[in-house]
Amino acid sequence: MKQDFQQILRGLNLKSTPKRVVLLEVLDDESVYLSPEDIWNRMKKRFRRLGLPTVYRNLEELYAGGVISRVIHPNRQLYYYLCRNEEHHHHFICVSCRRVVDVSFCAEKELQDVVREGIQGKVLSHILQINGLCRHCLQKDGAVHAY
Amino acid sequence: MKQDFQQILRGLNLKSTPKRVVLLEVLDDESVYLSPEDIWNRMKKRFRRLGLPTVYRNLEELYAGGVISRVIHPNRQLYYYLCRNEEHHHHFICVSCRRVVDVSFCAEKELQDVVREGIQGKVLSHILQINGLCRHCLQKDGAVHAY
DNA sequence: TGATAAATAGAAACAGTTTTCATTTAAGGA
DNA sequence: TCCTTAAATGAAAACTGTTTCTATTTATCA
Repeated sequence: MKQDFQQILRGLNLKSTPKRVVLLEVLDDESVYLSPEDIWNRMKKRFRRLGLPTVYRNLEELYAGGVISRVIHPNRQLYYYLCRNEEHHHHFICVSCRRVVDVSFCAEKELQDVVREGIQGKVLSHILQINGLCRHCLQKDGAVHAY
Repeated sequence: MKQDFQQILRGLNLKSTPKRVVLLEVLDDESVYLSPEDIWNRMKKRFRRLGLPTVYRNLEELYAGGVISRVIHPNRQLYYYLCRNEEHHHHFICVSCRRVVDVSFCAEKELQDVVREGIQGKVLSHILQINGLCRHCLQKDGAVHAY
């Protein structure tokens, strides 16, 4: 586990520091999306001193390295971070409880076709994110948290 | 045309001010996405005094009213705004020249199915955005602008 | 034309993020 | 194990984009 994280960090040519390992642990523990500050707060329980810039720096590096993934807030220009990112997939995010569920559906091929044929352009990346209410929040209807 | 914009504004219970009309004109003139500041700069050519907050307020109102649409920058947490938003569709954006092309393809039905069956949740909205290179930028390869 | 509510400018506040730089720490070699 | 070096970090400050506040201006409608 911890071993695992060390290997991941080595793989990115990043030193295996306690803070990086804990950052990965924090993300791995959660099934909801977390803001940089959320992550900072959780990590601070484990370190006497921890700067927010450290969190930002590491999120950036780990995201760039493809180890973690992120979603964009449904109606604010903010990123939220998620646990590990295995292979290409998209996310259903519950706008009420922040839960994230991986979605295997991906229209990549169709998008490629549409762009190649209709626009004669080339796809570099795509964002597909589904915002909605998860099963649990649907049941306690009305009790939907603001987001 | 200008008449048209007035009607749109009335339809949203917004007063038809010169600045709102010019904002819509500016967006309508462009086939590229514009940041709030881009829009401000273009609008300033027409007004001696124009505050950036006015641009933000109006973008927000018009977006909320469904009159304009926006995209998220492919790798920064920033919104960019686009000309009018007719009916539901998605955008191909060229990361080099910022050109935007409407894409009619939409996997809405599939998404609904996946979420209903796989997650037992409900879709409220979805983001589908294709980032890539348009035909023109593909041709002048190598000359791709930073973004 | 006048009254009223909405819209605006300008300044300031704000939130989230990034930079800077001095200090600390991990990793690899003696 | 100790030393060296480059990388990582903390703290403060800077920065960027956005929003709030308040007094003034303006569109709308009677």
